[in-house]
Amino acid sequence: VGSDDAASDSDRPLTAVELTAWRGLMYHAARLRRRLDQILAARHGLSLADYDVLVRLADAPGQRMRMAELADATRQSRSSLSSLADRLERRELIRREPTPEDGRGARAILTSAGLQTCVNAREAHDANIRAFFLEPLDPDQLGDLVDAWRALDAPTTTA
Amino acid sequence: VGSDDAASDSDRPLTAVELTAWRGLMYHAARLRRRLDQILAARHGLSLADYDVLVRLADAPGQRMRMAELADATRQSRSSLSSLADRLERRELIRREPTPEDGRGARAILTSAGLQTCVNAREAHDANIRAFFLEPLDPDQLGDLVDAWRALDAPTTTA
DNA sequence: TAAGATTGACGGTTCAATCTTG
DNA sequence: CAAGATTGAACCGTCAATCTTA
Repeated sequence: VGSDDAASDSDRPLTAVELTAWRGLMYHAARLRRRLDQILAARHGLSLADYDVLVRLADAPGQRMRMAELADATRQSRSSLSSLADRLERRELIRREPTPEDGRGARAILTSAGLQTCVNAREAHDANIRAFFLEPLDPDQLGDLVDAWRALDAPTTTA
Repeated sequence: VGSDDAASDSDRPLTAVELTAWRGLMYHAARLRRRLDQILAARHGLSLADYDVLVRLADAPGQRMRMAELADATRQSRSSLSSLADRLERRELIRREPTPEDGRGARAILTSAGLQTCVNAREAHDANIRAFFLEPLDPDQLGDLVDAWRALDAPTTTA
């Protein structure tokens, strides 16, 4: 059928380099996530998901965002963000208000306690990202990673 | 104490490149994991964790491994592997036997149905890794990633 | 007493309803 | 009826006991 070459190329098992590249991505991402998550939990009582929400709110104008926006920004499902927001609201790190312009909508707003927690956690968190991820890599490697992410972002250029 | 430079260096916020490199790692790893997991579940009824266990067993001599070994190889906790093995055993993809040499130990053994499932899934899975991860990257980028993983593997060379 | 393995309770994510408003 | 948001059930991973054997 003429796809023989492509088929035989795709059917052969992964090479050692391919496997190493793939498994390394899965492994190191999971490992770093777990390490940072544990430290954040121990020192600030925040999960990485909690932290992401607080940071996004801290960086948003007025320190407030629509729930749907916030879900997209933190790459979570709506329902997941709902329960996460429940927990954060119970701890008074955020609060919720109905949006003025759309009766359906809700906005999450960072409280001053939430901002304080976020600022404190951010310093420590950034330092950990440095120590465990940025520092072991030289600037060229960092650039290489950025290039790789960009290539993966491109919508499957099957050219 | 001479650590002033290092301290001021560590305290400044992350640069755009640093943030992009870090968030890209977290994002793309999670995204790829989820995509492959969903396809594997839809087409073969396997989670990524299920699949990892089956592959490790398939590649092991005699298609059998000690539970602790298997947990280390798949980078899971012992207890997590226990319940995962329960599910796989219920589906008759693996079975368990006491080890001959150590009365405490248990070995997981791939059944023929498990091997068949694994072989089928592996073809599709490898093709998906190719399509979503390997193909968008050129060989140089793949090598760059391997280098980066190696640098991260090194035990915090704070030299 | 320590090590291999399992169990049960708990936290968090996902999926399919559900409720409300545009 | 479609969209924003929430709720409840099922599922999976983690942590602290527990049981058995070296």
